[in-house]
Amino acid sequence: MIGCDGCAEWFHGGCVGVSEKAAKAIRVWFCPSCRDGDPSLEIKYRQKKTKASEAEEDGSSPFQSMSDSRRSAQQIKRSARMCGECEACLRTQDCATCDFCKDMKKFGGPNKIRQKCRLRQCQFRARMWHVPGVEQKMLRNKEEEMNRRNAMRRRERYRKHGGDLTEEEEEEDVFSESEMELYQQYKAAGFSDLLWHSGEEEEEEEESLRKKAVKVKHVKRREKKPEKKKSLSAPKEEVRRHKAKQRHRGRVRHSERGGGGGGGGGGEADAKELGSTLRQCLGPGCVQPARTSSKYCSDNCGMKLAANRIYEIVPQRIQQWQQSPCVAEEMGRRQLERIRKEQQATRLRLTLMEKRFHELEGIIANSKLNQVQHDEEANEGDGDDTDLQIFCVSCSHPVNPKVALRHMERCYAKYESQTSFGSMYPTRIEGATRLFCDVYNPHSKTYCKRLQVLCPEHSRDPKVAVDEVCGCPLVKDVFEPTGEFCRVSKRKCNKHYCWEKLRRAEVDLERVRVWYKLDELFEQERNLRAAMTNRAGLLALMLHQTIQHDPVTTDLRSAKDR
DNA sequence: AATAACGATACA
DNA sequence: TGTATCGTTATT
Repeated sequence: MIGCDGCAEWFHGGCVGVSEKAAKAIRVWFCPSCRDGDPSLEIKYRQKKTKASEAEEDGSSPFQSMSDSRRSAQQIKRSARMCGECEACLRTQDCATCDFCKDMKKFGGPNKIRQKCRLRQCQFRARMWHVPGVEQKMLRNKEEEMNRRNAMRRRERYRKHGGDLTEEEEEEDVFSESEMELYQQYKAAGFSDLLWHSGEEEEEEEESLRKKAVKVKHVKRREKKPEKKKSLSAPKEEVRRHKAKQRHRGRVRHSERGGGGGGGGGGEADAKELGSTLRQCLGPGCVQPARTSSKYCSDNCGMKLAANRIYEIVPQRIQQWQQSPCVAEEMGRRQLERIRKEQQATRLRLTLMEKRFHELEGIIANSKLNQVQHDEEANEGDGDDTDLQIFCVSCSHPVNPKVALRHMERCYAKYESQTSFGSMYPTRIEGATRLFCDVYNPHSKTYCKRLQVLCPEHSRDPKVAVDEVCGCPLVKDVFEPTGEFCRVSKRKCNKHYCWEKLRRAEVDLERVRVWYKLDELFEQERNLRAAMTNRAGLLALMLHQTIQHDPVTTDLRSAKDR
């Protein structure tokens, strides 16, 4: 598609006989209908690059960005983000110190942000990368001003030379494109003829331009809207309203006078008017003058008025509030009930788990009483699978299946103990025995949050005595205990390696879960209670009100829903 | 709303 | 194919 520089409409290249390649060489293009309307319109082409300008581009320093070299001496590229005229656009070197520069590969950065140097971000058109603290909108006005002045200068020359531009001017044509753009904006605003063809009455023209500046902004902001305003009265209306607004502002914010420019006269008179009037304190019955930048003569008066307000408003609001049943309150109550029930169930589960904990300790203690049975050990010993191998899940070493459990347990402990897993706070659960490791690490100022029974970082598995028995309760069909215990020597039993630890961990983990659940329920209850107590509080009543539009049907739910 | 991240694109 | 930088989206 190619855009007409006259009417700003877009045309399909194929339909107007402009190929993509041909379009590249075109700088200014007018559609057939525009050309029919005004035969003086001419399609202008980009000039070809000369050898001389190419030579000029060489010898760039590492600080010089690509676009600098791209930018030939006489022409700086204008784009959506570059006005091509401001200090930033003219700048050729990256500062190497701003965050964007530091991000660049050439300065050893990770190239994540990918934006050009802060100092080279266009003052007018860059997105939000401009130097902090400078208002973009004001800059936009400034740009418009700049464009306007440039356009004027150009028109002046245009008139002197008469007719078309001279060859020389075409060469150093820095402004032509900006002018073109401006022209389009004016055209879009419905002012095209005035601007380019008038030759007399400079002042009147300036005046009309000033008005247009406002309109241009207006159009710019809505450029996405397809339809264009055609009437001429509309922009004038806009200008008038704009001015009225400013006058109004000037009256209200008298303390901020002298801020933004472009306001026009009238401000001084306003100030005098204000200076002569002292305002009366708004305190109830008070006849003192108000303090400057306050509505009251004293804090006391302000408080009095506030109190009066409360007395005035709140009783009425309470009445309003009581007119309809509070659905939220009802739901809250039901929620609370549910939470209570869940809490009860969780507590029950907790006592159950504590019981399990003690049971397990009992079983473990009991199992220790057994004696090592030597003949069984012999049975364990055979099974000629020496060449079978499985791979450790942690270190991937091949190990014999008989010792695999033992190896993996140790291997895992080795790696696990190299990392820490902690929080800033020690565990404070009342009435719970042996849950978290909670060893303090002064280096990281954290408390270890692994289960104590399986924290390889802070506790070693106890050394096993020579005559100690394995003692793992034997089971039938996985779950059914047989009442028997494994009576192999603990050091030699590969089947039940660390069985106490794993069983304890199982129980402890479940206990932790129950505690978490309990904690969560407490939190829910707390939030719910807070919400319920805050409901219809003084502040809420002052701030909000419920209007009963239909006092007859207060509750739209059926009895069943409730 | 500001900022960070990142795919997309123009251009050499 | 690599660089510069844009526009959009995600994150803070």
